[in-house]
Amino acid sequence: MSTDNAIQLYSTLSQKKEALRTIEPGKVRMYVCGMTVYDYCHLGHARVLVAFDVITRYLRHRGYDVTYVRNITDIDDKILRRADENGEAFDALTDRMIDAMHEDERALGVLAPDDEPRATAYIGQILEMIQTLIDKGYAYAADNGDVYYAVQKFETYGKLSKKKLEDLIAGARVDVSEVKRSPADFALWKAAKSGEVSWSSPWGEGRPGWHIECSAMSTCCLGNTFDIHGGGPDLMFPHHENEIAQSEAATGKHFVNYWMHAGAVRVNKEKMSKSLGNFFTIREILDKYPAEVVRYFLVSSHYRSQVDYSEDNLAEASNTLARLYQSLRGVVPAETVGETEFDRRFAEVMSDDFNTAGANTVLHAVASEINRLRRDGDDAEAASLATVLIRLGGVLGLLQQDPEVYFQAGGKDGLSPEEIEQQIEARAQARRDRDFAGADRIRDELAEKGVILDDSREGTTWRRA
RNA sequence: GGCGCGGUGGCAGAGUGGUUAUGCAGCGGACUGCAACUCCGUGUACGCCGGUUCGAUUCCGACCCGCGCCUCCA
Repeated sequence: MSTDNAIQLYSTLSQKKEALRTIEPGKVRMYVCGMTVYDYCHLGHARVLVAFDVITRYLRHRGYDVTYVRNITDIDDKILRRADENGEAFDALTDRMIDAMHEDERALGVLAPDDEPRATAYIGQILEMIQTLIDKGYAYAADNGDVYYAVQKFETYGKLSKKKLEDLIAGARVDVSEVKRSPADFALWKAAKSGEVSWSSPWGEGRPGWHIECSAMSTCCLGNTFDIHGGGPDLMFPHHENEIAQSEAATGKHFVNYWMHAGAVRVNKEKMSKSLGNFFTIREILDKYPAEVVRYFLVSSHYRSQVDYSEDNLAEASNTLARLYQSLRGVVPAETVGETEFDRRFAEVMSDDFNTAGANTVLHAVASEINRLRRDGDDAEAASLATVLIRLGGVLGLLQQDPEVYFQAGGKDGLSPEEIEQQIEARAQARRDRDFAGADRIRDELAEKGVILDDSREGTTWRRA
């Protein structure tokens, strides 16, 4: 691995780490496939959201001017079906889900993308791209009003997912449709059934296929060629493969320099999927764990690795994050602190394909050092390192809360901070009176309600378990 | 069947051709009235079999096992 400052990132296309060379010096143009807004976001979405949020934060930390575009798919079969089931207009459903998505993002500390294009706002550009593809001979209109992409016309089809076209065509699972010329062809435009939401086009009333919107929006927002394109692991094929075919055929230009894919989320060692019924929405999880714990859980392993969601793993994340916040408790961070050895170590591991697990180790090293300094009474140096810890944590989207606020959040115990303070004072009096049985009784009672007391020379602080 | 990824100590999870992270849990000690927090100490783990090498968990090959995609899915 290079020891210079270049950021190395793994590209799915080349299947290896490559040094990041941006098209424009100092600028990164990145597009990430976002949500289809027919339901609440689940943990898998959170994984992608957090992964690319950290990537964006680190690139900016390193001085890059990042333009981060993440689309919203707000028209599609699933949306229409769900809206129909709910008896609501499709856009009422999507508006609701977009609001919910934004709430979830904010809770998880995910920064808003710079642009969040919606498919329905790009119908004109989508139609233009489809027309171009037809004009260039890459697409054809079927008799029923659908328009398809003729996959065999695109010579390098399969280069991203390493699939051979013959295998795909031979595969029995590919939808065989009479209107398609080849089983592997995919829809660019879908003719509307009667009563469905539709837009007019040269091929009749209809709506865009799933893949074309991302080609249209990404090239419109970022140009024919841009730096990074990301998404969830299951988007590699067919979605991203199709995007490449569409975009490169339409523009005649190389589409994307680096393809990045996050790892999958499993639940109790099983694939999380709708059919297994074991998927968790972000809001369900946030009901059980603080958002920062969920984020910490996600960030403590590498973005490309598979993670397993379980009670035990989240509980461990909670304990581990608490250790970091403990080191910050009662420390007033220094105003300004220059680059330290910890910053350098952090940059070194993060530059290696955004190794957040390695970065996490650096965070713990800083916390340990802070604890030692505090033990030795070197408060000034501890204050400096607290600033470093908060700074580095910030690059991962962590440790930005006041420690006391972090520890005292929750409050399902029915106790107000004032009541707890009163109890603490009562216990302090009992201790002064050498009434340790009485003092312990108060502490035990609070503990039963999930309030834990920590004594120190400066006094007693409390936190919620 | 095709393509891809991975098997690291009780668990989570990085990494490296030789000095064997980090965290959680456990154990011992310090601190404490007792705890909690914190600190110190403590665990020679790298699926299996060959090969290359002075030396492999790390490179190469075979094997076993797990996972993902190939179908809407982040």
